[in-house]
Amino acid sequence: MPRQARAEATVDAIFEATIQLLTRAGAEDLTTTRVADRAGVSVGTLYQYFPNKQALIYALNERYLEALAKRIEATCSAQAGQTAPNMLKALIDTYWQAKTERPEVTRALYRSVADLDNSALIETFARRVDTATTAMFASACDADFADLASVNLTLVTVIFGTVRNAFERGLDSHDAEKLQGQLHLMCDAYLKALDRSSIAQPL
Amino acid sequence: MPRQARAEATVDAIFEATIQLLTRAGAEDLTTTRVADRAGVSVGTLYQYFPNKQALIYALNERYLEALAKRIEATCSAQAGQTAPNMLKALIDTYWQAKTERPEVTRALYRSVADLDNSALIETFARRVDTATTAMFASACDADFADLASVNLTLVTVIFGTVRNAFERGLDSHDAEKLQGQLHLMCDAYLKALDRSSIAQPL
DNA sequence: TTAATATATGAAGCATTGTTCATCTTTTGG
DNA sequence: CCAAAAGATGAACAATGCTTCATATATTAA
Repeated sequence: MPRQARAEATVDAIFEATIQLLTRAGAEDLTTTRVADRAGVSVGTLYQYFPNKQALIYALNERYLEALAKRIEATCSAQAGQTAPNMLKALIDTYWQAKTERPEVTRALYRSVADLDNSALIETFARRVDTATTAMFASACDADFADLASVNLTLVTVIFGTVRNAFERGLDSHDAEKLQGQLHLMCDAYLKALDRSSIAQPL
Repeated sequence: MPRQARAEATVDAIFEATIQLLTRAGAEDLTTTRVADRAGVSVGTLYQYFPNKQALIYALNERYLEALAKRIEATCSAQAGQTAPNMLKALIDTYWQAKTERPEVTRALYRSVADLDNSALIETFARRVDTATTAMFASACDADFADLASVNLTLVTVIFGTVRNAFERGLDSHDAEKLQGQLHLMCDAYLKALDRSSIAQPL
């Protein structure tokens, strides 16, 4: 762990270099030496902060998921007490934005996890998100969900999954916007359907 | 390309061995020598049919997506003329089943694509699926979609994305079933919402 | 039967890359 | 100002793994 200021700068440079190389991707793949070069440090320095290459990639993804979780939590607490449709809109927009504002980075990270056991990361992230979104939905001023856990799981999985799939298909911005609008519509329709069924009672 | 019967058997064995190793995953990663060993042939033989390691993985995914596309196309043509809700149910069930009947294989393939430019594969697959599902939805006996392309894109992306995300989160079978049911509900609600809006006119 | 073709072999070459360590420089605290 | 700790260096090592090729075996067709 870094103690001095320059050490922290070094670690940041290494992370940045890793993302850059991961983004430039193409033929040349990620190499500890290449990462160090691009970061302007020597390989030895890299190994002063990361025991091995895997640890570097792991830490990178940990960082990213930490930031993403924070954003989602912020959105959720900001929406406390709002109407359910507003919450949905906020959640969809936040996630969509986070994944598409820097597409190459998102893509690079998706690929980097491949040779990594990231189940622990995913689980931690999922738990944080579930906690935040569940609390948000529970506070909705216009709905009272009989099976909150089920509704939450459904919405989160559908929204996150849809965004990822849209991403993977490489939709152009026109189709992407259209899809985003339809996703809003769909989630709202789902809520209304719940209202009308015996599963949920409106207040 | 294989000309004699034994050659075909060899290629099959190589594919099978690749999947086995990819599944066993864990620490030891995919090696041309290991693949050949497990397939009961020599490395040289492997290189008689695949110019390099990438080509092997590419071909494996091509095979898988080909089979998956066929299944979806079969479902779509079987549902021609049916009601839209029935179509949705069939499409969801088919995809869900295809992805979960052999989870390790699905997981292995998801990971194997990482070091591969599979955009061409994905695009081909997407086009085939879109053609099939669009034709199916167009034939629905109980709906006439004003913007068929949009509805189709939405449904396919949401369904496929949700399944993948559910997979990645490693839901237990209980949650998975629950989610599948809610996905049905959600897609149906979406269709009904379209009916009521000016976007689509019921027959 | 035999020549031509197809298929299979696997040791060896070659390149790449993850990792170490002895050494050097910089910073810190007293 | 100086010793001790922190940080940085990069050539060298070791291992691994992709790929080739000269050779051998099996199949086919005439």
